[in-house]
Amino acid sequence: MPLTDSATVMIAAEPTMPLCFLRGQRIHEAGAMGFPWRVSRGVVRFDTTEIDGELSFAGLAMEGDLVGAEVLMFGRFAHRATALTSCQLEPWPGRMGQDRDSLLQALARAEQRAADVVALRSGQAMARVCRLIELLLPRAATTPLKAELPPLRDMAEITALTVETVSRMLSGLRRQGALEPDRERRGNGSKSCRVSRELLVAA
Amino acid sequence: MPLTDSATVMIAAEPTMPLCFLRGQRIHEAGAMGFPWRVSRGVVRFDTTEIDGELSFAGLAMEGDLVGAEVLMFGRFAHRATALTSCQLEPWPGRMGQDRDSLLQALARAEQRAADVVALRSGQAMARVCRLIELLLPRAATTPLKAELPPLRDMAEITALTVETVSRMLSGLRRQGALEPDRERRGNGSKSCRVSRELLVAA
DNA sequence: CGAGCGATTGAACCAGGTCAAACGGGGTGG
DNA sequence: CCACCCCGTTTGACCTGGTTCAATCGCTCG
Repeated sequence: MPLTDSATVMIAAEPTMPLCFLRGQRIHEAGAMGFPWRVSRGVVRFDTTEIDGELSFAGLAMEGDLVGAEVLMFGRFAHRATALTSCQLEPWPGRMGQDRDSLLQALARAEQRAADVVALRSGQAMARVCRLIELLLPRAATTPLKAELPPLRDMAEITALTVETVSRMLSGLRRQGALEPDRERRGNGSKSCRVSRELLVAA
Repeated sequence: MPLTDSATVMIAAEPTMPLCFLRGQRIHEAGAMGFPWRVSRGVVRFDTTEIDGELSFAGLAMEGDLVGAEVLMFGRFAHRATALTSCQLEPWPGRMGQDRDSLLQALARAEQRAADVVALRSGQAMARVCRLIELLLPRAATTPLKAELPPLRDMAEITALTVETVSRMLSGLRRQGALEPDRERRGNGSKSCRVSRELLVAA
């Protein structure tokens, strides 16, 4: 699973190997051509182009979700896709064709994810941030439990809060011990920090 | 296209005729069994059951979108569905089977709708309410342009505002002439009111 | 008629937004 | 190596848009 930069994705031939992206890397632009993927690890952020040409947050894809299935229909990606956390994508459909059940499952997953995202924009700021962190927790349970947090800017746009508010909520969580207080690497490096799920849901 | 009450939907045999629902009528409960539909007119609201058992707004389905495709996969509806405006549903798939393209198209529509809903929860209160009203405008252009507004409670839950705020925004729009000032029937009657799209986007 | 419910409006409050300043680490150029 | 800048983050102080609470209205239905 080689690391790539976004340019590598603009390949003409159908990919056969999984691709890895680092936190913040572009996966594809809206309107670009390419092939569909399935998220095998991490979280992908979608942005849509508004009528005024601005890009705005449109959704998330998590482990098992499809990315860009619409290219099979329309030949172009509908949204910009970015790696919210470092993530791994595998070509879809792999060796199996797109059978009815895979597509139905993808549809059900998409609706579930949409409901998750809507929930991230309901309720008080602290609750939203906590729910987002929970979503970002790795699917495979690990000890100690660690989460790779996206830049505050992303967390703010996803929760419809401001970076300042998100920062204050994270400070609060650290004060309560729900989050590891240590600052982490900046840049593209992994920014995992230990999380206490109990204290998170309590907050 | 006969009017029905929600009980009628709990039929065991696959439906062959379109069904109509009035504003506010239940279409199906989360976890119920039934068959998938396609919205041919109006707007449907989905609610999901949270971990604590509470129901909360999860999404919308508009003209052309599928409702409850997941029953083909899991045998049960994932969400509660309610008629946000009076609407017409037709059995899906109709005489055509669920071919690859229909499913892909449904997937693309679902993602588009999810992005719409997310956008309804961004920005200032007035902008959210205006965007929601635009979404509720009938797809087929009519003169004069009329929209059937859901109860304020629904509009509030969809936009993540309070009923009081929504009411104030609607009052503002009426004052500006973007909305017909006349009060409309309550209850299940149609509650259409004239809308000026220009004044709406200006507000 | 009275109960009940959705809608409306006013007044007070506050959670979160806004603005501003400062920090800290990484990268770059001298 | 250091100086400098850039950018993401943090924190404080203030302000406001939206929430909250409460009262009222209008319509429907029993």
